[in-house]
Amino acid sequence: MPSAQPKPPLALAIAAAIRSVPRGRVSTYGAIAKAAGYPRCARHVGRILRQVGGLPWQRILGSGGRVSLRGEAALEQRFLLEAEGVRFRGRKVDLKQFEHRFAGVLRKRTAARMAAKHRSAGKRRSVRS
DNA sequence: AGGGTGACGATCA
DNA sequence: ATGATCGCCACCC
Repeated sequence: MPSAQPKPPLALAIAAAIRSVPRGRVSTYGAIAKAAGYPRCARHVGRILRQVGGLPWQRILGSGGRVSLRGEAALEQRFLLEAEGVRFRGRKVDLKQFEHRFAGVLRKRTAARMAAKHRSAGKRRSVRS
């Protein structure tokens, strides 16, 4: 069996969110984290992308639709996205037009399940909203 | 058990 | 607009 599977629920939820971004669409680290049920974990999204293979990594951009990568990787990401039909305006992608809107319910339910498991593992303060 | 870490994000200079 | 800094937070050593 592939051992490339991440163990932590956070990684699973985030990987699922990343996979849900369709071709020709993009998302952001922050949006993925939020969609996965971990609103403040944008940094982890990058970590998962680096660690887990087989994900549409090129569809994940930094806030505002900017490419977060450096050097050749940045060029490759842009190249791959343009090949999918995603157009750049200067150095960024117009999120208004290309950002994937997580529809939800299905995804949300998955996130909820993950979140429940997560909470079970580490109860901590909540009461926020 | 504790602290450093990072494909980020928002803010400040 | 670009670059530096601080804040976040679960993961990993």
